[in-house]
Amino acid sequence: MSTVGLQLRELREKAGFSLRKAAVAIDMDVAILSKMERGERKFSKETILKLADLYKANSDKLVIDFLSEKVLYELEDEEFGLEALKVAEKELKYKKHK
Amino acid sequence: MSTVGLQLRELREKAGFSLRKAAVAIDMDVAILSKMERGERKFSKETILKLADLYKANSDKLVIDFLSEKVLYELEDEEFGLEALKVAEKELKYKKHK
DNA sequence: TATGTGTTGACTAATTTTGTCAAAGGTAAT
DNA sequence: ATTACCTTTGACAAAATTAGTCAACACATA
Repeated sequence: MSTVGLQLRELREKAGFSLRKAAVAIDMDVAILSKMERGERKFSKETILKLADLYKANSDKLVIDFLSEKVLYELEDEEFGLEALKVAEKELKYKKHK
Repeated sequence: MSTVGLQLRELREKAGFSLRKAAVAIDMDVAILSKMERGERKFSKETILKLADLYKANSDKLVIDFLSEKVLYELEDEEFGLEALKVAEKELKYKKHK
């Protein structure tokens, strides 16, 4: 299951939006939002930002978890996943302070 | 530029294969291999394994770099890329010793 | 019944990825 | 200057993935 989906579902409920209302508010199909919240379809970053905004929630953690899920998806069942992450991290750090 | 591409090009030359010969040997179009080595097209893991085998080279580092590149590609220009990697790493470690 | 909730599946459209091919331009042999 | 290689390029089509649309379903409540 998607933690981003679960988080956004919780946020939605706390903010008092029905699935339909939320979907309409960000101009998207209800079916898709339903599927996204349950991890049956992938979120786009744009959707996440729109929803966070709608629910008046901070989006940082959502985006981080979103990206993390994307990365883990690429690495699923890879023997060297962890090693790859470490190389990527090193690379990214290097790029950053440059 | 792709380090996997560069690595595989070096390996190929050291192994004495022309681009054509290598491509034929693994049953792929020369044009594509040329582009892959120069990072213009993405490798598939299968291609990497086939080539490493052909060149009698160890594939571990190649695969790790390949995955790392894929991950970095997903994260390019992301403000929270590093944070996402850390979350992913933690998650992966957890999954592993389970 | 009527209204609101979320879910499902079938279908199409759009986008991205992958594969095929022909031609170009380079180098070297001689 | 022709032959025989080599690598690169770009145009195009095919295939696969992802995204969007829509109608209907099941459930609950008023």
